[in-house]
Amino acid sequence: MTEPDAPAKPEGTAADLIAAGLKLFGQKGFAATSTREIAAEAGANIASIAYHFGSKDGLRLACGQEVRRRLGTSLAMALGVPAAAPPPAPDEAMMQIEAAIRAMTAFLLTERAAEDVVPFMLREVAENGANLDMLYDGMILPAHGRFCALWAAATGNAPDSEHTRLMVFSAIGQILYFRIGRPIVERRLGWAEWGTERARQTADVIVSNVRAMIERERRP
Amino acid sequence: MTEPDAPAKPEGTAADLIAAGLKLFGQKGFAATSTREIAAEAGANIASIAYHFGSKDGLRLACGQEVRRRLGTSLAMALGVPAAAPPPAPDEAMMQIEAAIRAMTAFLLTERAAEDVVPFMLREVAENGANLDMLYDGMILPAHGRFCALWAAATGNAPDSEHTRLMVFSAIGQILYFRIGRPIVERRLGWAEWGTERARQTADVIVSNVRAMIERERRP
DNA sequence: TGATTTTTATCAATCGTTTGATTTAAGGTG
DNA sequence: CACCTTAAATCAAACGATTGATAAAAATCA
Repeated sequence: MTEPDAPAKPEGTAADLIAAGLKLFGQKGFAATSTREIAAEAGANIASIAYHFGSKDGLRLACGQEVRRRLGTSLAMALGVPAAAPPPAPDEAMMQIEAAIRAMTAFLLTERAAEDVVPFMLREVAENGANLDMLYDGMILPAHGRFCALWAAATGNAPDSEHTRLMVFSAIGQILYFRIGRPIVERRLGWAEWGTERARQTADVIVSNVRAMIERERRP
Repeated sequence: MTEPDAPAKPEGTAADLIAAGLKLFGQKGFAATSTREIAAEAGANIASIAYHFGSKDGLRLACGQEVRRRLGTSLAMALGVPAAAPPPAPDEAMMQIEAAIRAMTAFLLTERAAEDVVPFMLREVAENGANLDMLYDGMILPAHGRFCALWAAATGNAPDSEHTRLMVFSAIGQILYFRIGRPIVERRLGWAEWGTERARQTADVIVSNVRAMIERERRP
């Protein structure tokens, strides 16, 4: 059973076009990428874009669905799929948060599946268009809600308070910035590439910070 | 006396074109913005772009210089201009860090001067081109170095260590994410706009987090 | 066969840039 | 003062190239 907003996974030429669009839209931006480039990258004909997706914009939306497909499953893996029914004990929640941070950091900085998806996603956030609406409702909101529940279990705070939501954004922001600002971080640290070791080193810092944040929240 | 890489501040039509480029490049992206749009926004003729800047790309570089001009001064104000010669005492350093965080958060989230500059800057980071090279050397690196010095003074750690640099990125990342991911944060919190009160509330959270991070660093 | 997919060829629209003429202001010369 | 020269700046118009999209033909598959 699939969700209503999640069409079947494309195959063949359609899948090739989505992969090409994801890569090129992310690298150069939507407007800067021509349909001819996309077709060449996918090894397909220019007109196949219109045939399979209606238009260049249709391909963009299909790429958004693909992002939801790839990132959504990774996020669900990192955060524990459907929000485990009984709220865990504080220490157990802290362990789950730590594991989630490590998984997300490793995924964003080293995983090959994130390579094309993340830049595409960043551009969609900046553009704030239809794709972001879909990705927020279908991916970001559930993940953030799940993280807030873990945070509340770890700190004893209310899971729906403004404060908790801001704290979770602060925690996640640390992870995301290392990916968003990667060109800057690489310059400052002299890191030409990341590899698992440096990703772990980065995650260590973030986990330590989040521990300090949570421990401070515990004693009012 | 001006720096070698800092040409005189443009005036008249050139300044209008830069302002229009900053606004439209940031809003829609470089490739998606036509020279005709820019000229219309600036109230100038299309050919004036080639006349004043050589090409559309030349205008892009000039916009980068303008970003350095505007953000550079704000950053210098927030971080204390040339790195005060004697390293401050730990508590004094913590105060300066807190003040810098509050100033940067307020600037990024509420200041009118940041409205056009920040989106432009984000796109340049994603593009990782010539403008980012210039902005890193002329703005980001000095600011990050100054922040590392304050961090070292507050924690007792070495200012040039990898660990300190990572920690400073984590601290700054919290601030920047609230601006980068603003469309997402606004959805999650139901905030349609920011205003000084909500910017202060956000800064409170970040300051509290950074305090916890620094205090944990102090006792090994 | 009929349905689906791919290809070829072409369309009008828009792109960044260039052109040559025009305007504006300042300085020089008698 | 009037007149001319020079340079900077702006303008409308047009350039060739490229854009996304389309329609019809060809090919593929069930």
